Amino acid sequence: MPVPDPTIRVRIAPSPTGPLHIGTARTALFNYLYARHVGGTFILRLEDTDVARSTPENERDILEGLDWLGITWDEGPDPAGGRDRGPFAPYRQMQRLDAYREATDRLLGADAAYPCYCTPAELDADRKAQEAAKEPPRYVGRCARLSPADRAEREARGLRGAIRFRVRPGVVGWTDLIRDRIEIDTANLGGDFVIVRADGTPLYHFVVVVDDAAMEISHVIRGEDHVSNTPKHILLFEALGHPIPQFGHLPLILNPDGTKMSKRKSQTAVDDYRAQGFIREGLVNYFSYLGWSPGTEEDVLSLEDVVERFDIGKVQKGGARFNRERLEWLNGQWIRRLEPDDLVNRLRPYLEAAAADGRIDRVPSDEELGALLPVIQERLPTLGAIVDLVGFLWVERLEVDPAVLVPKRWDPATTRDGLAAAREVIAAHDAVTWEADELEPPLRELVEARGWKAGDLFMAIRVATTGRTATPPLFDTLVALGRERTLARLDTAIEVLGGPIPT
RNA sequence: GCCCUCAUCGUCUAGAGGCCUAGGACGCCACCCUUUCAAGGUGGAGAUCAGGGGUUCGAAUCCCCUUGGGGGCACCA
Repeated sequence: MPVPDPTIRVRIAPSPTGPLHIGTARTALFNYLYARHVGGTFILRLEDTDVARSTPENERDILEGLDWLGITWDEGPDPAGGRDRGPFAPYRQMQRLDAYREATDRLLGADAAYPCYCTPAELDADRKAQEAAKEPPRYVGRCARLSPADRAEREARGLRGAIRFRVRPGVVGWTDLIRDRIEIDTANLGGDFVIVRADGTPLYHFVVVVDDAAMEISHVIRGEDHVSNTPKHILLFEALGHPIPQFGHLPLILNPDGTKMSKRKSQTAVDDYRAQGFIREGLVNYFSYLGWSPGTEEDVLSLEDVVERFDIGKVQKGGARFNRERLEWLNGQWIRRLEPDDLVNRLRPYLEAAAADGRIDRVPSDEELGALLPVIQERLPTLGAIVDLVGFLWVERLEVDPAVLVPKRWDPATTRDGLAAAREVIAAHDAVTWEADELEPPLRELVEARGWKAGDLFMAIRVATTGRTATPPLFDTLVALGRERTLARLDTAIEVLGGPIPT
C-alpha cells in the first residue's frame, strides 16, 4: 500500500440517466487505479441534474455495478442505501443546489454571467442561419448587453432568464496528464454558454466545476470526449476563484467499427455482460488493458496487480476498439482460476435463471455441481455458458435430432446395433459402482470384439444421451447423468432408430 | 462548417534515436495430446511502423505537410 496522499483527490461523476455504462465503468476504474496507486482518495458523485432522465433505478444500478466490479469509493453515496459518506456530503447534485445558487449569485454579481431571455425558437433560428452560412454554431450574444432596465422590463413581463456565462476572449491551455499541452482559443467555444436553465436548475458544465472545486478534486480524469469542454471548465474555475485541477483525458472505448461506443452498435451496459456470466475479474482485467498496458508481457492481472503497476503516463492516446473475443478469453482465464466453492456459488444464479425461463427443468445441488467442476471449469468462457455446455443434464425430455444420432462413418442400422450392445454393457453395471473409469474398459472391449472404432460408438452414445456432438468427456458425463437416465436415453435413441434388434 | 485530437499485425498493445531483419496477447491456421469439445503444449501466417518530406552517422521513435480516423461545438451529461 502506498503512503496516503491527502492532496490527491479524484472522482467519477456518473449521471443516472441510464444503467452503468462500460465507458463509465472504465473511467471509474482508471480513476480508482490512479487513486489507489498513489494513495489518493477516490470519490463518487452522482450528477443527477437532468431530472427528466435521471431515475433511482439507474442510480442503484450504477452504484451496485461499480461496487460489484470492486471499484470501491472512499467518499460518496452508500452502495447499501445509507447516508452519503465523506466530508463533502451530500454527493448528489440535486441535494447541492444551494451551492450552485451561491456560485451563480457570485458570477452574476461580478457580471461574469448574465440572464438570457432568448426563446428556444430564436436560438433555433440562429443556429439554422449559421448552419446555412456554413458557420460554426454559437450564441450570438443577443442578451449579453441588456441594460438593468431591459432586464427589469422582461422580468416584469414574467420572463425567466437562463443564466449565461461570459466567455472571455483569449486562449485557454492546460497540460494534460495524458496528452501534454493543449490550447484552445475561446472564440471556438460557441459563445457564452448557459450554466443555469430558465427553470433554475444548473447545467453540467457549471455544476461539475462548482463540485470539483468544493470537493477539492485535484485531478480530473475523464473521457476524451471532454477535451473540447475543458476550456469552459477552466474559465469557470477562474471566474469562481478556485485553483484549477490537473486534467487527464482517457482514450474512448470504440465500437468494433471504430466509432464512439454506442448502444446501437455494441452492448454498453455492464449488466448485460454480467447477465451473460462475465465475472468481475475478467471485466476489470479487460477494461484495464483498454488504453493501458503495464509495459510487460503479463496479461492476466488482478485488480490489485493493476493498481500496483498503474501509471497514468502510460495510458494510450488513441481510442480502443472493444473486442469481445479477448474479453471472453480473459474471462475464461479467470473462471479457471476460481476456487471450486466460489465457482459453484457464482454458477448458481445462472442455473436458477435458466430454470426460471425453462431452458432447464431443475437446478442441480451444490454437490452435483461440485462433482462436475473438474470437467466443466476449463470449458466455460462465461458462467452463462454452462447451460449450453451441460444443460442436457437437467432437462426431463431430451430433444435428439435423429440425423445427428448416426456417426459419420456409420449407418442407422449399425448405430442401432451399437447403441443396443452398449446398453447391454452399461446395464450390466450396477448403480453402486457407477464410475467413469469402470464404464470405459468394457465398452472398449465391445468395440474391439465388433471391430468398430471407439470414436464412432462413443459419438453415438454421446448424442443419444446428451443430444450434442460436443460435450465434456463422455464417461464423466454419463456418471453425472446417472445410470437410470443414461439407460432411458439410450432406449429412446434405439427406439428412434427402429427399435431393439429382434432376436 | 469550425475547433480539438489521434495514427505500430484484423484487434488490444510493447516500443521514450542505435537492443527492431518491430516483441507479446486475442483471433486465425497447422501439429502434438485426444472418444467429441475444450484446456494445455509446439510451430506458423499476419505490421515495407498511414503516406511524403525533413533533422541525424543512424528514426517506428524528433519536426513539418498530406491523408485517414475519432471527439466536440445543447436551457444532455
